[in-house]
Amino acid sequence: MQSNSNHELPIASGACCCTLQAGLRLPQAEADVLAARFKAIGHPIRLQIVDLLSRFGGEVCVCDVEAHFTLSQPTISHHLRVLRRAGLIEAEQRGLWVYYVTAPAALATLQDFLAALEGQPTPVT
Amino acid sequence: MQSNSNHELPIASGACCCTLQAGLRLPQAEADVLAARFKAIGHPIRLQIVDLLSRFGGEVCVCDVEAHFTLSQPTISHHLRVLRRAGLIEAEQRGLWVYYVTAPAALATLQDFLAALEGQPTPVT
DNA sequence: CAACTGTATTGACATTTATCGATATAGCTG
DNA sequence: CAGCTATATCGATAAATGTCAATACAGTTG
Repeated sequence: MQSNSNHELPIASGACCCTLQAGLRLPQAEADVLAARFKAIGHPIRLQIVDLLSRFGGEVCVCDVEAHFTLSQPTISHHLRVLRRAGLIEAEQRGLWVYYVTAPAALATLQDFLAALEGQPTPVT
Repeated sequence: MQSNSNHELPIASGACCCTLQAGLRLPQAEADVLAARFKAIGHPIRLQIVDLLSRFGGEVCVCDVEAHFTLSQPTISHHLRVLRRAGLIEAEQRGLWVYYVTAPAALATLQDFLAALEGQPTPVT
C-alpha cells in the first residue's frame, strides 16, 4: 500500500549503517545472571567438575573431585565455590564429607537461552 | 548372589570417601574448547551481543552494536574479537562496514554439552 | 590522490582471577 | 576431650581481563 513498506523492519530503509531499530531483548539483570553462570562453567576444570557431578550426582565428595585433577585442595575448593556461587552446583554435608550435586534448574536456564537463539541448527538429540 | 553386589557401581563398597571409580568423560582438548566458548559468552555485554546478532544476523554492523551500549568503540571491538576468536561469531566486510553473524554450529556445541548433562529437567520448549 | 569514515590495534592501567602454602573450622573417633 | 580428617578460608602473587585514549588501517568518495 504505502511507499514505506518496511516500517516494521529493524533496518531503516535509506541509510547504510547504524540504523538497527531494535533494543536489547534481555533485561540487564537477566543477562548478568546468565553471563555469570556461563562464566562459571567457562573454565576447563569447572566444566569437567560439572560434567562429573552430573554423571554421579550425590556420590561425589570433594576428595573425589580432587582425585581427578592435579590441582591443590584449596584450588579445587575455590572452583567449587565459584560454581556454587553461580548457582550451578549445591553442597550437602554428610558427616565429615561434603558431597556436591548439580543444580539442574540453573543449568537449564543456560540451555534455554541457547535454544532461544535464532538461526541455529537443531541440536543433535 | 555374591556379597559384593555393587562391583559395577562407581562407588566402592567398603570405603566412605574418595572412592569414585570413574575418570573424566571429556578429553581435555574438548573441554578446553567448550570452556573457551562458555567463557566468551560469559560476559553480560558479549552475551547481549550474541543475542542481538542471533536476532538480526547479517544486518548488524559494528556501529549498530556500539549503539546498544555505553562503551567505547575499542571496547566493543575487543568484545567482538573475543567472540570471534572463540568461534561464536564471524565477521563479513561489506564496503566500509563490518557485519557480524553468529556461528550456529559453535553455539550448538554448547547446547549439546548442556543437553548431555544428566539429571537435568527437560528444558522448556 | 586527498580527505573522510568505520573498524581494528596498541599501550596503559585498574580490576579480577587462578593458584598455592599456611591456617582455620567442623565433625568424627579413640 | 584430644587428636585426626575433610573441607574451607586467608594471604600472597602472577597472569588474565576490561576499559579507554590514541593511533593505525582499510575502504569510500570527492
